[in-house]
Amino acid sequence: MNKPRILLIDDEEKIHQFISISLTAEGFEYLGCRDASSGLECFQNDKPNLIILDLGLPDIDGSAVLAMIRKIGNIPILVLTAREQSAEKVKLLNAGANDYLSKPFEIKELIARIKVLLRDIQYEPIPAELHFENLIIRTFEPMVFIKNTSIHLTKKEHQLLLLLAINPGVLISQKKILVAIWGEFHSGDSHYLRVLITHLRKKLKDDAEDPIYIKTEPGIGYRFIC
Amino acid sequence: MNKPRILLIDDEEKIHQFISISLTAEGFEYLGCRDASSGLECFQNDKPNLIILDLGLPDIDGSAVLAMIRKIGNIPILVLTAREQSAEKVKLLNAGANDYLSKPFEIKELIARIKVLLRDIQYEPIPAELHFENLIIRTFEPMVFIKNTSIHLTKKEHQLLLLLAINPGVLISQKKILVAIWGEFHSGDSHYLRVLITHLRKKLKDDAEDPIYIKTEPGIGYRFIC
DNA sequence: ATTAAACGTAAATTTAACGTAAATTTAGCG
DNA sequence: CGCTAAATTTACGTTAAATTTACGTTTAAT
Repeated sequence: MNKPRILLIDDEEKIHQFISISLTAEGFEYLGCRDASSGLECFQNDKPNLIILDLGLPDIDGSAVLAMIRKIGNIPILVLTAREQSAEKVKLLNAGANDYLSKPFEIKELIARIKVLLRDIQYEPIPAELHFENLIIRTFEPMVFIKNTSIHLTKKEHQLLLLLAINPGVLISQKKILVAIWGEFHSGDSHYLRVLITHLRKKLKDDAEDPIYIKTEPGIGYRFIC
Repeated sequence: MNKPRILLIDDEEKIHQFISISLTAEGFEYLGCRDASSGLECFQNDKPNLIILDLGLPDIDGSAVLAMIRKIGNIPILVLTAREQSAEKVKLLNAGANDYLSKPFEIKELIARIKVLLRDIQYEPIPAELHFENLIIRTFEPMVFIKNTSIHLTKKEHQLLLLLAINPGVLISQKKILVAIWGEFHSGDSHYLRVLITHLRKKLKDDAEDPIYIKTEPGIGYRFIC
């Protein structure tokens, strides 16, 4: 496997210095950002395998960043916090953090926690393109190719297709899809999804009755068939 | 999905009391052991989905227990520790713990961490497929295979078959089945079940008179024979 | 032998879920 | 601001699943 890429979003230069050294020493690839907006950009462009996020950022509130990242993908996030309030911690974990460390912390503990997260979640980097028989799906931009003709997708259509196509043959539940794309789930929201599926199928020229790409599993979810 | 089962191994009765209350309130099933040896036994027999392990056990050293559990399976383990040494924590995480909490801790934080672990690791107590002579039953989706031809089941048919097939040879009472599938039970509801059994048998090409898969035990219930 | 209780199954009915078109609202951009 | 594309909401026809009804068959007890 490639070196896991780890993105540190923190405004303290000292933290960057000593974390980057330890990370590279441990065989990780280090990426660094000093504020939330460039951190989000880096997340989109460089596809890190894990994010270390400081909550006390200058531009955007850390928990907002957390929510934004969670909306896009399920990358493991380790939060650094100065506060030692237990209620705060609970909020963080519920908001989507996978773990946290209070400053000051020991670098060894940070490394250990990173390893645990990478081990448990078995995060695998996603290739730039997914190739299937007649279909190519770009993962960085909402575009697909069918027999070499390009088709533009909307952001949501793209997210949906990726979610399904990354797990070819696997049945993905409606709930999972709703959470992945809309961030939350209220029972009865599945009509959003039905419409989105229709739009996507239309663009892919897929027939719901006799699908080549997206198969409905009634009462449960959808499945990408290849 | 079934309630996640959580095993607490700790020698303090008070801890058991207030953790068990919170766990059940949060929809988990609580299992409790007071020492390491019975904890290990419970782990083997009851297949919990997560273990909360206190390090200060009377009989065996906690980290030895940790290692033993790790040897058998990759169930998430949350360690409780009185010590606050960072070096100790690192050792724990490297030894196979997925997370830890120092006593005293807030119960809310414990619950939050449990949820994160269960969410991330997506621990599946049941294997993805149950294999029998000529029959393969998918557990995540309503599909079975008989001699490599796939057969689609409805949700209820699938639930019923799983309930029976997870306990091969065991007689399951009608009442148990009704409760498991419909959530409640009113005497005289068994005709629902008879119809469902018929549907299922038809799809499995099973003959009620001379069954290969589902045997009727008149007056009591049904039994999966393999 | 007759009867009652329990079962199996076919068919009818009701309910839930899906797919799609069209209308409306929201968001991004010059 | 005004335009365009995207996202959401509404509405409705269609299909599949679940439930209900009805009835014939087996089994075991009187």
